[in-house]
Amino acid sequence: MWNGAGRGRTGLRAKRKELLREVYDRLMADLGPQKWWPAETPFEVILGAILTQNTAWKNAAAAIGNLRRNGLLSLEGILGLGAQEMEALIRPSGFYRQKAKKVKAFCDHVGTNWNGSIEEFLSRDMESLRTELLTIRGIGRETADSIVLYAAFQPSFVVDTYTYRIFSRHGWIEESVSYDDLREYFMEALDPKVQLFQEFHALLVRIGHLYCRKTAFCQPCSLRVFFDA
DNA sequence: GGCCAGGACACCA
DNA sequence: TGGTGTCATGGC
Repeated sequence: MWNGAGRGRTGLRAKRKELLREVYDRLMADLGPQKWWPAETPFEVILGAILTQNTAWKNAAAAIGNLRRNGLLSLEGILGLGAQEMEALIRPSGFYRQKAKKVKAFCDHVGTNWNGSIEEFLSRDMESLRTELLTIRGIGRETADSIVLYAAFQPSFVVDTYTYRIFSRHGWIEESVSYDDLREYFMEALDPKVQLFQEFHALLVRIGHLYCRKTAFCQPCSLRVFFDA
């Protein structure tokens, strides 16, 4: 699956652990703590996770700002909105018609199955929460893991485009690796600590923003640049 | 004007 | 199971 698969499993895990520790330490030394996620409540984290899908955070933040200014940053507020009103408010986030349906689907789910309680919905074991999130239309693996990690504070590693891009460009994983395999790659090697998972993911996104664009000087990405320095 | 951004899903072979 | 098209605004 990933490179180095010929080694013994124990040795491979130790090697991976060593690599991830080195990457994390260097990123942290270079960039410092990122202190994600920029949201005030778990519900806001969830909205952000949906609205930022394939979208720059700034645009998602603009949509959340619209909801906040109208006093609609709550399950009840969202459920009381018509489809067109919702679309107009979240328009800056892009894909606004689809995202309006996704946000509504999530709120409907919690309203129907959890009596509208976000707190109760989030308060249980990690796998149960993750599995249920994945049954909701519009919530895929990355969004589910973001919600588990940043809203429920459970250690589910979030794999995103930058994680994949950086690790495949360094030859640490195969390009064909799946989301779940890459998630397992991290979760087998790292201590299951929420803060560690949050910071690692945030640092990878940060370094991605800074140096790992698809164009220009991104190959090799800056991670390799400062590794070689 | 073109490329890209903190994806998910339907559809097809 | 894997590849491809679609959704769409805003910044650079």
